[in-house]
Amino acid sequence: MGRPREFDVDDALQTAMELFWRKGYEGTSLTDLTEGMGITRPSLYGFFGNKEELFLKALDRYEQKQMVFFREALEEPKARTVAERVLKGYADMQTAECSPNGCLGINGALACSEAAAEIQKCLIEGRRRVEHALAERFERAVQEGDFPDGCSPTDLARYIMTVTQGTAVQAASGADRAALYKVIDMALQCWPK
Amino acid sequence: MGRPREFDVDDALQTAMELFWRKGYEGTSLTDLTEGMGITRPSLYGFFGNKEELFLKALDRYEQKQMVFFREALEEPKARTVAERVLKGYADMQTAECSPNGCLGINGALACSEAAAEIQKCLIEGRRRVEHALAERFERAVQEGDFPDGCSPTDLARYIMTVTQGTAVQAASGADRAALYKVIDMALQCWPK
DNA sequence: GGAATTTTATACCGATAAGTACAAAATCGG
DNA sequence: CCGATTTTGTACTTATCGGTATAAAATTCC
Repeated sequence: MGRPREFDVDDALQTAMELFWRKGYEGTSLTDLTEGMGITRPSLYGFFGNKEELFLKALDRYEQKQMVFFREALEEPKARTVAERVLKGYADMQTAECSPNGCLGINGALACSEAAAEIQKCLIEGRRRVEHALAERFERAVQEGDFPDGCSPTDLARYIMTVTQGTAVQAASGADRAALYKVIDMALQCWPK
Repeated sequence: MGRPREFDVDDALQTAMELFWRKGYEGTSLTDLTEGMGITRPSLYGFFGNKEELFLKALDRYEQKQMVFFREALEEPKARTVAERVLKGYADMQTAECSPNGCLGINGALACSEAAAEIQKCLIEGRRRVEHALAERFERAVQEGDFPDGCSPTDLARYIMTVTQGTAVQAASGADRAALYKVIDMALQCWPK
């Protein structure tokens, strides 16, 4: 019933996600969004709420669609392979040709005005959650005797996440996948034998 | 001659630097700047040019004052100590209590609108210059027989910079110095013996 | 005590930001 | 064909953005 929608909600959200990913939350204007998504302002507000809600929906999509590799990586049987797949999976995503460089979870709002403080908080919380999930996976590895002696799972998880965040900055600066892979190979050499 | 200035140019620039550092280029408004610096808008334009020029002056100050540790680190006799001092020096700066968390060179404009593209370019170039300086120092180490065999100086420099950029994201997210030091200790374990 | 000079304060500019009111357009069930 | 419903297009609102015109205030030289 009613006039039929003239755009695809999923496509529009995908475009919004890519815009926020490339330009950050504050760097993306409603005009950028409506022009990119091919919809009018009232449609945007009607279907996605305000700018902040749209960003959170875009972030949710990012976690659902782009972060699949992370959940898959956690299922690897060996902790060392988990780490490698997490690092390379992030590098792949950060340098994929079909999407913006870097990481939405960092590009979105690393430093910002008070107006975006809530978004910034959500992104920090998101990164914390990812790090925590990796730490829990490593704790499981400890139980399974699949973890280097004298090494803290939480510390190693933070180290891995720090490297991925570093590669996110590198990717946002134009580094290509091969360069990130070399970094990752070096990062993994510190894995205690 | 003329009416005497009622503010200290150096103090004002310091404040501007800290504001940009904490809120990024686009997240810092002229009102933030004038209120923080304690000067009026015409004074800001008269002494520092427009917002973009002010940012570049603040960035210059950052490189002169905050990055002293980097130039000192390069003078260490052993490459491995250079790397350690670079990593720890960055971590110290990113978590100093008297200044914003993270790094101006990254917080300033990692992702932004087209309006800030020039600033973004300058920051990317700055990071590239730092990485290049470190790579050159490592190349010198190769000449001096002070570098692990089969290890590329440029690759290792990029690895070290990637870790510092990762710690910058961690610091901007609230990580404390002790946490970053643990990360750095792990990062340095990959240094080939 | 002026004249010249520099900094200050006030008040403004056009452009753009996010967000909305409202009616025309396009569908549905009857 | 007609009312009910939903989406669209246009035009608007208020607030803030970066930037500036202008004149008063405070100094030095003469």
